[in-house]
Amino acid sequence: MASERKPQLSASLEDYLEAIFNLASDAQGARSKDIAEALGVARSSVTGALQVLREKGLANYRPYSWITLTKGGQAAAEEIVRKHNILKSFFVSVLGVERELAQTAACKAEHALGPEIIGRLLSFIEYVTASSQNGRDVAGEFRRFHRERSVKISKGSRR
Amino acid sequence: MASERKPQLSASLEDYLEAIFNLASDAQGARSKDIAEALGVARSSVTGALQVLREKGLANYRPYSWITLTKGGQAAAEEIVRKHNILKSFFVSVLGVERELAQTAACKAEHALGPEIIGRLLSFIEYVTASSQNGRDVAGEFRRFHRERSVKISKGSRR
DNA sequence: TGACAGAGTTAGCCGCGCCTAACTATCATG
DNA sequence: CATGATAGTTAGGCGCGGCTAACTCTGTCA
Repeated sequence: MASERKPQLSASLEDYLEAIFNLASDAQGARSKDIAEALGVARSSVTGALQVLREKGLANYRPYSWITLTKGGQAAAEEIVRKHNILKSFFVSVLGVERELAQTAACKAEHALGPEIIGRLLSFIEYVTASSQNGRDVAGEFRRFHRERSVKISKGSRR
Repeated sequence: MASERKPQLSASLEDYLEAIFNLASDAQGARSKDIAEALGVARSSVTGALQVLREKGLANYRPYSWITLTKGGQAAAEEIVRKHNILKSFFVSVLGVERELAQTAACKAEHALGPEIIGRLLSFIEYVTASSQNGRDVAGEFRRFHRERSVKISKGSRR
């Protein structure tokens, strides 16, 4: 129903998009410096990325001014954020990983796994989450399983 | 307890290592050409990778001769293969992804997710697998869940 | 108003992982 | 033994995504 191109973003461009999305939401736009900080890259790298995002029609970017997303950019970012949040929540709530780490991994996971697997994984996570509320707490059972397992392993064998 | 360095391999070097491992197992060693074919890269790329693997002490490589893995390379490859197989089996048996695709994704997943998450994920997969044999078939239940869900979605909304 | 701090940009570089094109080594075969 | 096919290597290049260093722009404040 939507006729927009899916510009096929690289992993790092998605990161930029997501960062802009987050920063621009609580202000009139994002500043280059904050993007650099959020992603841990040099300011000059941000400039480069912004030029690409503009070419792809995703960001409203003019030198020395506030950065916002276009309609398309907004939509793309929302989709990305949605997926990242689901993955992150899986890592945190089911696997028991620390939030920070989970966020980083979620960003990278998508590109690595590809749309097909991500789709199914998201679905799986929904299932696991839903099941936790339907008397069959898969996540909780797993955490118990993992804890017991860890005790046995942790002593005597590094890694 | 083992004093070997963990040479911190890149994604693609792990792919090479795994390919050599597979090819060398059913012969006296691997040939450059077959590695190239297995990974879908140019022959010259293989040469480059082999030089790096030799520098890292993982492959026995001399120009124009059979390629084998060193002890360390063998160990590293086994570890990689082990993880890939577990991931792959999760993708295939639980998520219902096609084997081919699962293999590709498994290779990439590890680097993207990092050791911490991979460790926990492997553990989770074990749990799910085990649970399928203990009267609580998580994988099977999920596949049913997914199938029903897909029916509702597939018509009317692309992606 | 002018000068300075800090944000933003530009230019040029690097490493990785791949490629093609052209060269070299190896080996089977007539 | 010559020769040609095939395997392997080398040289050089490219895109991506970073970096640093040096420049420019902007806005504040004495």
